[in-house]
Amino acid sequence: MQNISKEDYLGIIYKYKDDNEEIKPNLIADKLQISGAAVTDMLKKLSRDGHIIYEKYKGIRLTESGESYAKNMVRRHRIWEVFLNQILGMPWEKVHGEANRLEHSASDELINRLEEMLEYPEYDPHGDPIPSKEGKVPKLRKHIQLANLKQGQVGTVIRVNDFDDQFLFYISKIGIKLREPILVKEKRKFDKSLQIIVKGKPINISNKVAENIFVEIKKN
Amino acid sequence: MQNISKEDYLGIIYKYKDDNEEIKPNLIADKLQISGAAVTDMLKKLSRDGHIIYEKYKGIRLTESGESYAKNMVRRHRIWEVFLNQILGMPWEKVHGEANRLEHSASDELINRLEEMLEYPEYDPHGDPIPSKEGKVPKLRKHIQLANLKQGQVGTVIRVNDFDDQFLFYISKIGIKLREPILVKEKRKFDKSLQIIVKGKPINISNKVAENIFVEIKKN
DNA sequence: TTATATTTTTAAGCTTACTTAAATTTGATT
DNA sequence: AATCAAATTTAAGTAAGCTTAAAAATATAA
Repeated sequence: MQNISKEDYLGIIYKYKDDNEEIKPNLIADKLQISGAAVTDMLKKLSRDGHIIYEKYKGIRLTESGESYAKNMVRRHRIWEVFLNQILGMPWEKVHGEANRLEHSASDELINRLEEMLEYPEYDPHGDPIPSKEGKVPKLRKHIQLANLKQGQVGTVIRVNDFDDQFLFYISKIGIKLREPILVKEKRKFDKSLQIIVKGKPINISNKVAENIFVEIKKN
Repeated sequence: MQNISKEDYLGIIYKYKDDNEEIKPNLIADKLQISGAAVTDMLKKLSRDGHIIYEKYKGIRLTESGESYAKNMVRRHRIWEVFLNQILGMPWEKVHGEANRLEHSASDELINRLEEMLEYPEYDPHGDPIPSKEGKVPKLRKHIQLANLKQGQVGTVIRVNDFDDQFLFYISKIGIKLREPILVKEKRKFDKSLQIIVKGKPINISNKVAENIFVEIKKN
């Protein structure tokens, strides 16, 4: 019950490397709601322990050891999410926070049993891929931000960012979920907001919202 | 993710008060595998925070706040145990350690959902009662240590102490489980060991083993 | 009852993971 | 290229939860 913080750091580094955002200390500080100084501190320790390659003022890279550690954390997190959502019926916006705590406190054996019970899911409830025991990561189908669809195009939701509970609650309230088709009716240049059609109903969403929803394109 | 240690202390104090063993600092030190000094330290903090009444060299008593906190921890622990055992098929001897970690990291809401899924179990896999949300503790039927049965008497297992994984593994291997009838065939004065019949098979067990198995008496 | 053993507490110190404030480096803008 | 803002690091300090060693209180046993 010791490495909670380290596991959090590694998980974030891995996750945001995936998204091709650059991993800067500030990002970590922001996600974990701690000071930048604390991050510098921990980066030194992670480097000392061989989990990352780190040079002052330069970027952060996972070593092989760090990557497999981190990947396992992400795996744990996402398997818990599937369990909470599918078996216990916990809503989208609550799943992430709960899994954040659980991910540190199950044995690998328990995680494997859960995975088996869930019949080896490949994606979590937000559409993020679940690394296998062996570290294989299922591929995501080609997808783009909803914000990048052109007027008149239809996309099917493949993934949403779980960056904020209110965001998830909101989009779920307006009927957006995985596999849901969305038509972009109108795009407004002045504030980048868009009007979309979900389940036949027109809805206005901000650019920020549209940037965090990822869709597969259906040619029309 | 903060009060892990405090929660452990309170849980132990509550649990061993239940068994009517006296709660002494040493007991806690022993259960948590830490030094006596660490216990003194924490007892002061728990007292400062209003969870226990504590005077140096005197006993330890839970306050109302401490008791409800502790009871909730025991509740969490035991609900996880039922889940692990019944839903995931995890064996007796592994359940306790796993639950020890999980108990700290689920929201009350998740615990309640689990409880619902399990159809409000009253006892955990070792036969210990599970406090309800409201703090009610199911009564145990009258029971005595297997060691106290007289020669020729039959008892039905109602509870076993989960004090040691090897112990649990051992008794489970020789066929002892909840609701299993056991006949005491022979009691030996010189070392207090006994011969019992489980599922028709004669087995020799030590007094220590027999003290940690609790049975309901069947008159014969 | 007094000596001895055991338990508990105190004292001093350590590590982890944080904080704030100040110093330094980097990057962005003109 | 110089300036300024933002990001990062250093420095100093804190709280939690441990440790070991020594002191004090309590329990046991002759």
